[in-house]
Amino acid sequence: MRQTPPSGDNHVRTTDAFFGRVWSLAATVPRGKVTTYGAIARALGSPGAARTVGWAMRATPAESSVPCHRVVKMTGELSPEETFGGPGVQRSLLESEGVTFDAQGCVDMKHHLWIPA
DNA sequence: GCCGTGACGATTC
DNA sequence: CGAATCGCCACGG
Repeated sequence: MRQTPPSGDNHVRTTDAFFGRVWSLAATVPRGKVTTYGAIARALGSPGAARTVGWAMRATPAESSVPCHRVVKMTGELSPEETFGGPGVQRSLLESEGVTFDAQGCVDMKHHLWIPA
């Protein structure tokens, strides 16, 4: 919905449906892959709005079909488990999708990092 | 229209 | 390499 024409025009108002745009883009992340806040913000036309993207994720209602668990930091670090409702919750979801983690407990970005066109 | 806030990012110490 | 700081942008009050 409201999917802006892919004709390479992301100049839409960053305000208004920024949240919705983030959710829509996050929903395009293929299963078994993860993306970063900065990547989404960049795809939206605001490379510096990584924080705002994370904010939208936090505001994402659980009933939403948005796989916010597939969105991680650029470093591969996951979001605060407590924010997800419990420790290891996000990690379990990602593992369930086939995502692997390194000894640091971070997502293997070099193999699962996916950036929206 | 200004201030504060925040699931980030990159740089500096 | 780890911690701390500044900068970024959007939203709420």
